[in-house]
Amino acid sequence: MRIVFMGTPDFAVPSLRALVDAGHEICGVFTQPDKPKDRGMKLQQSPVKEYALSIGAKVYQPSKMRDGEALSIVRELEPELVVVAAYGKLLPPDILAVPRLGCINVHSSLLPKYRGAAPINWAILNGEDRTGVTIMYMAEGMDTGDILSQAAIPIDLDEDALRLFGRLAELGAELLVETIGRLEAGTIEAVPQDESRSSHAPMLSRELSPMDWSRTARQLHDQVRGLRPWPGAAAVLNGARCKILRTALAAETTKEVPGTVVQADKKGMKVACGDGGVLELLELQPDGKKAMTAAAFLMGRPIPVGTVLTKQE
RNA sequence: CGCGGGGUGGAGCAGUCUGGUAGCUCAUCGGGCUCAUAACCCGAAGGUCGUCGGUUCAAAUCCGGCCCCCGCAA
Repeated sequence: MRIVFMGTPDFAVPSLRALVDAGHEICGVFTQPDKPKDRGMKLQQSPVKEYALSIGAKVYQPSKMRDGEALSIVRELEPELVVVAAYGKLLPPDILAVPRLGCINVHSSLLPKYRGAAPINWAILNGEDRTGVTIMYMAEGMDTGDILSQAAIPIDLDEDALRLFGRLAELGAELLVETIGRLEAGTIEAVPQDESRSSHAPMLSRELSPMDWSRTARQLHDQVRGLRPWPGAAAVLNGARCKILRTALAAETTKEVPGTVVQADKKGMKVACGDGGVLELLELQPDGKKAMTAAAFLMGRPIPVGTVLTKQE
């Protein structure tokens, strides 16, 4: 099938690759323009662009979808189907109307829950024990289109958003190819979303990073794994701002005030939380340093047991 | 030229401003204590202080070039 693919980050690459492997003709790939990134503000191309170039696909990077230019490109490419996966832009109705089979989207949640930019992270942040991917038609609203297919997977208690990203990207790619097959055969029915059960997963920001020790151990654990790899959960330890990379829920409970360091030795570091639960810090990264175990951190910057951590400014 | 932190035995750090014995915690190895131990005590090994050059009687430390790592910002 002649397909135009639109996507940007790592999450979208497996979907594009799956389409190629399934023998579809990728007549064009849309991705976000190269952006200055990282130290030195060097221009960086998206993972989708990188892959698209490696397979010799035509790449388009319009900065706007509504000025008519994108529309004329899509028309010229004459796709039978447009597939979107984490593209990062909303498509105007005139583009949605071009392909014969419509425009479908790979979304990393079980819609109608977690519409929006960061569904995977928010599923973990909210302590969900399962999530999944949805393939749906695109409508004008944000992730509001009729659902074609879904697949669910459990969220492991110790898995972070980075790993879940990878799993859902593969699951989405698989489901995408299968769904297109049924779409082509006409053996699929689109089901409208139940608006009453919808929820939103807004973009993440660094304001979500500071760890408030009055929250429960579970909430903090979810914060740590849900915010990976960016923006990450953060705490101030011994004067050093640290990203907290990995934690575990300790079996014990405590009566110490939230934020109290109840253990800090070569075996590790544990902190009292709001519900009397204890959160074990496993891996962290001080500003300007590489990631290290909590025990290693304590070698160089010891923290006395009984110290009370406060929420970072 | 976006802003900033950093490269010191295997790990994490101090020492650099105010040049002059290589320091701390841990790990490792040997010995001891103990019913026993990841605990405790005693001892040992292990480092061209990222790299190249400069200044100096003397450089981890001061000056310049280069390489590498990381945080912020986007």
